[in-house]
Amino acid sequence: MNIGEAAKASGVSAKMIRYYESTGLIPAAGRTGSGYRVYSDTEVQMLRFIRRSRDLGFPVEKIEELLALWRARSRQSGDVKRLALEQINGLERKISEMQSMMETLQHLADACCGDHRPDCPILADLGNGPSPVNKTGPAKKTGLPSSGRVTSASPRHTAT
Amino acid sequence: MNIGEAAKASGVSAKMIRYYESTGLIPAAGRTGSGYRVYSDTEVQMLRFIRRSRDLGFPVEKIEELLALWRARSRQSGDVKRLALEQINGLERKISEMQSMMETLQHLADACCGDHRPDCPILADLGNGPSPVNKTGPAKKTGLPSSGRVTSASPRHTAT
DNA sequence: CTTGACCTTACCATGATGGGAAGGACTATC
DNA sequence: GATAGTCCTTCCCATCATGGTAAGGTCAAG
Repeated sequence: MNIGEAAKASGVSAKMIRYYESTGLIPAAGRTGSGYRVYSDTEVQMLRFIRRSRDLGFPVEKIEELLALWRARSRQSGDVKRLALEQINGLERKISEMQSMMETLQHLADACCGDHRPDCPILADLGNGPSPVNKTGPAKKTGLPSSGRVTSASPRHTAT
Repeated sequence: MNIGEAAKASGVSAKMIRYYESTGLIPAAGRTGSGYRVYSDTEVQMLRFIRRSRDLGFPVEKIEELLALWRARSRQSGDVKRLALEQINGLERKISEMQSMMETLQHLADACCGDHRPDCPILADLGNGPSPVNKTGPAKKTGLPSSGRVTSASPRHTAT
């Protein structure tokens, strides 16, 4: 099977298959005499594993761990479950952050008459809203893509 | 006010202020004789507007529109409300996608005994899960950051 | 043998952000 | 006034997962 067929069969684009190989997420595929990559059913299954994991929102970093467990004969299901629960937690956090954004926006939108007049509580809030607090300095992490993906599989900036 | 003070006052990092200037989101700041950028209260308010908008998950692209409306004396609050509602819709979509990921993971985790044994329904699902369908080819948009951001304000890869 | 579909590598772009280097400017202390 | 330390400037690099494109080689069908 060449890379195009493996891509179709796994749902991972040829581009990404090469990328995963280059980053070491998957081992280098075999080659034909002329340099074409060759894939076995086992490798396609691994690619499908990766795609499915990405669909569930796992960062590639975690997929590396999942793959290791998948391959390990001596694995303990508890390790896998832990990764899954971590991922669930991460998703929960992101969801609640987005929900609070949504609520704020909903309040603002409710307060806005939304007609031809220029007075707008939404703009007023954006201009005067909560003070900066920290952010600039010690501000740590956590921020959302704004528009970004989120859908399911491969895509990039959904809303963007 | 120089850039550092403006950063503290607005909650937008000096780095990002320069970046916003370079992309044209905000007009070029005035300069002192020696080249330091100078900011007025009005400009700081604009920066705060931007930060607040980012906190609510607006992509910079949309913030450009919001800023234009903010400045326009002839604006109609309906236009602003429309942007807010669009943003709410986008957030809703992302949230429901993440929720379905979460549900799937929860089902899998529930089915996994999570002990020392190697048998794991999570790995089994990842390896055999739903077929690729399309994805590789015509697959269009919408995909989530995996781990990435999503939190609240500026940050990047939260989970990463 | 030509055509077209596919493969190869290599490089560039994305979006919003941080990091760092190299050098100039300002401020406070000695 | 010199020196130290903090701030500013610009420029370049990295991120993360993905797509695009370009230039060239390969293969299979006609």
